[in-house]
Amino acid sequence: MKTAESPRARDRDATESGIVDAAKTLIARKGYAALGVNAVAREAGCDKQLIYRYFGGLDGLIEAIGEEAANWVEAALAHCQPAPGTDYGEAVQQFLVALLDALKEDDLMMQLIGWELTDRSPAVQRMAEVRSKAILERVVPMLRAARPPREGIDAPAANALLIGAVQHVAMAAAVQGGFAGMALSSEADWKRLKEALKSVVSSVY
Amino acid sequence: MKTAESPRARDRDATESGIVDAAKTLIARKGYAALGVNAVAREAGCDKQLIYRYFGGLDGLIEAIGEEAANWVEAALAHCQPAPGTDYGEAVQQFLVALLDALKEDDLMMQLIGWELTDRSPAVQRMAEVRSKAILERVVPMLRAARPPREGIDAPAANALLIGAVQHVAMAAAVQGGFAGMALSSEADWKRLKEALKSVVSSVY
DNA sequence: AAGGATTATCACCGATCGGTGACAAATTTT
DNA sequence: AAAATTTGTCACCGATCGGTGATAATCCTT
Repeated sequence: MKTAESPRARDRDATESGIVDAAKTLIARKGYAALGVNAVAREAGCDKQLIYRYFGGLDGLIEAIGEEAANWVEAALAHCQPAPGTDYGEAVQQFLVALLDALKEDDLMMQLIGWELTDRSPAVQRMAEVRSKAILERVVPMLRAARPPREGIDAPAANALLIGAVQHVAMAAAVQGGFAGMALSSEADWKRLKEALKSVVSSVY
Repeated sequence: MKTAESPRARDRDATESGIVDAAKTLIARKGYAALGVNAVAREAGCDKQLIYRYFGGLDGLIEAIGEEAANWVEAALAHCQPAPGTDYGEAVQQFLVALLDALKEDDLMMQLIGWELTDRSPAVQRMAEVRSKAILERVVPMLRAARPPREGIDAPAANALLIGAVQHVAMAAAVQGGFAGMALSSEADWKRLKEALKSVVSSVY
């Protein structure tokens, strides 16, 4: 016979990460608009009071998610370590392709990026800063170690454009199956896009 | 003495456009998450019942907004008509700069783009399609009239990337004041970005 | 074993949400 | 002028929202 509904494993760490996971699941599946104390508690299978107790409310929970998003960057770019002295354009290529590959499989990260782009609330913008800094701290040294780019090109500005291009296209593909008239569903489509991306990068640098 | 609170001007057209304007204002100011029948009616100063009566609910209202967004494209790109036979890269440059200029001043359009990138609901995705088609129908003929690009470059794919770059950077700048470590607030910043954009385009084509 | 702190749950609050039916006033049609 | 239609308002519904105090159960310290 069934033991009468045990209230819950009495494990704060597990509960906390359960709450964070629930929030991430909700965002990935339904977008940030679906994020609320009630919905998170329901998804996590615990009482919403715990969200206030352990995170101080939604803002604290968002902060926790932001930290995990910063860690994600490390994992996503782990296999992207061009040898020092690599051609600049080639280093940028590798980075952008790694970013694209990691992003396009990760609904959560794409939703977070979209969130950061449309919500001016302080908690979200702090998250954006943390994530952005994590990327830069990973990429800048890598590019500094590469051979410097040709003169006459504003590398920081061009890189901002290229990162934006990758993020935007990945997001549009996930939600609309394509972007600007270009289908992005089959593997062949993605291969084609990556070729174009590499081609763009190599002609820029 | 004051005439007792006249209920409202009895003008359906004016009321309808008042509702649409209220919705646009809300989205531009607070993002799509703030869009609801109650909030729109409050902002429009009318009863929410009229939203159901005239638009059939929020979805119909979203559709109406989408149509206006499609018209926006025309206005935004009106002054962008490169002469037939123009260099392909130059035509793309002009288009992208026009798009960037129009976007970065328009909170509503940026919010709509962000919305389309994060919300999979049918109403929003229909809006995305309408807007996307409006852009393509404006741009494709223009580029066809230009001198064809160099061989060996996948123009549709590259253009998708470039459009994504412009949209993404414009949105990030509006909400975060910069992107990928590059500040985007002063006019000088924008000029620098545009130069980089032109430089990228001209080296691609 | 006793006492205090921690963890989890429950019950409840006022506010707001999306949605609907009934009604008043004005306009158009007959 | 009477009837019918259109336009706008109001009152109300159940559901859900964010947020809080009180209480029960478990664990840790002593």
